[in-house]
Amino acid sequence: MKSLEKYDVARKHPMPFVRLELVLLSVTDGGLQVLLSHREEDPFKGKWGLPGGVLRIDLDASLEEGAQRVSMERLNRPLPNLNQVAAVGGANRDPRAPWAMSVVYRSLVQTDIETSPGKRVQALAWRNVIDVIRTDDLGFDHANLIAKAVDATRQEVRELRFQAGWLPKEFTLSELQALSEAVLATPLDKVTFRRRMEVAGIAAPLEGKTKMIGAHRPAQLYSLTT
Amino acid sequence: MKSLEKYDVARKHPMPFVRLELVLLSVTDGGLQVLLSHREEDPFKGKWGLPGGVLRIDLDASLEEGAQRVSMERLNRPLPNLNQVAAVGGANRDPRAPWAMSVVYRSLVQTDIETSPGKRVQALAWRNVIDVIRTDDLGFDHANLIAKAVDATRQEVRELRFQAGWLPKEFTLSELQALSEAVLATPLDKVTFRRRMEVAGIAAPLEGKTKMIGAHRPAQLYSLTT
DNA sequence: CCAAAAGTGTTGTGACTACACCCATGT
DNA sequence: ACATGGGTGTAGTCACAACACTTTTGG
Repeated sequence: MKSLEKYDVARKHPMPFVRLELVLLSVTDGGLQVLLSHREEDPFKGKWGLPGGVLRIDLDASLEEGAQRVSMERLNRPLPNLNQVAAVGGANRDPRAPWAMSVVYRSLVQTDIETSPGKRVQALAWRNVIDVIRTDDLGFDHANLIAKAVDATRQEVRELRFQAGWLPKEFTLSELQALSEAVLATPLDKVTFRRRMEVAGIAAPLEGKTKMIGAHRPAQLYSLTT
Repeated sequence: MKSLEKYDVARKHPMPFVRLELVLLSVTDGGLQVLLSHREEDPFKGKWGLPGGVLRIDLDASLEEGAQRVSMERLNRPLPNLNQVAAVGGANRDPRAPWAMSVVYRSLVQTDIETSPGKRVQALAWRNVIDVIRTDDLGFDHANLIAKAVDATRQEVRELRFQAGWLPKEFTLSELQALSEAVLATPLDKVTFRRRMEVAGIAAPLEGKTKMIGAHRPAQLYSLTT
């Protein structure tokens, strides 16, 4: 390779084993959930862990694209939003290599979009994040990574920085508030939430469009103004 | 190596060229400054860039320790505080390797601690961050990385999350406010700043200890309550 | 006494909370 | 009519900004 003829520094030192891990979060009736993958191989065989895969410099043009590829391979779906959580790395972090690092991404998705086990994945399951973090029975440092991803997501929700893909294109303010409450695991005041949304100007009502839910007054539909 | 006998996945794929970059920030009369290193070699020879170095899995037990080692090698000093900014990576990011990633750390330090050019560093210079970001004449994506580091630091200052090493062990509230104003590049109200400090309870007055500055009333000295 | 920085008190404003209340729909 | 969730109005609280003011030192 031409670049390697010119510079030899890249060959002088052994490089670490680099993986990409995904923290998929979703809101259900049971609150905020995280998607876990059952480990069929050592290390931590039999335990649950984050879906992830090896960075492939022959396939991935960037870390983000690598994360999308891993999502396609493991979960058979792309991710509508992707945010980096952190990079962690050290010796003896992963028995498969003397020195391993992981770049971790998070994505809050809608549960109704199906996620099916892909290559080398036997089973996937949504589990309540609070349970998962409290009873840390996961492999590696994954519980810690999930906690970081949840914190970052909560910070965004607190600041009303809602991302595309978190909800359907058209949604009601009540749905958005319910999502926020589930993510934050705390109730929010309706008046305050609506006024904050209004001044923030991040969602616009869709004139004439309403959503009927039950035997109730129909709700105004909104969409994100990007 | 035993782990490689057991698992071959770590050998199956080529791994990226991994570097560590440092964003050292400091406050002087001229405002918030960033430490830049003059590049004596290609790529970007003659330009300025962030000090950094190659991750050495034979020397570094973790990414953080690697960042400290790079700091010792390039700047002849350890860093009193260290926060990860992000990991960036992709093909064609660095001509020295077909696929390069960097893990970026930031540290806000006191300028009076000396920083001397180390191994393969000819010159170091503090430059005003606003200038550096506006007139992006740096190599790689370093201006963007600096902007991210500054944003994160500002967020911490806004939330009064002051770290050890940002100031001397004993400091006055005026000094802390001046630091905050320099980082945020905006004036702060004295009363508000002091009251927020009081309710936050992150600094305690050192009984009987004051600091004389000029022909003025002496100022109460504080220290961080960790 | 004066200049200058340290430190305090006071008042207005704006964002949030709590709670009461009206609106629109299916049964 | 009424139950239920959508949507609004209002008053109290709290954090902060603005600004005036007092305190303490060296000269």
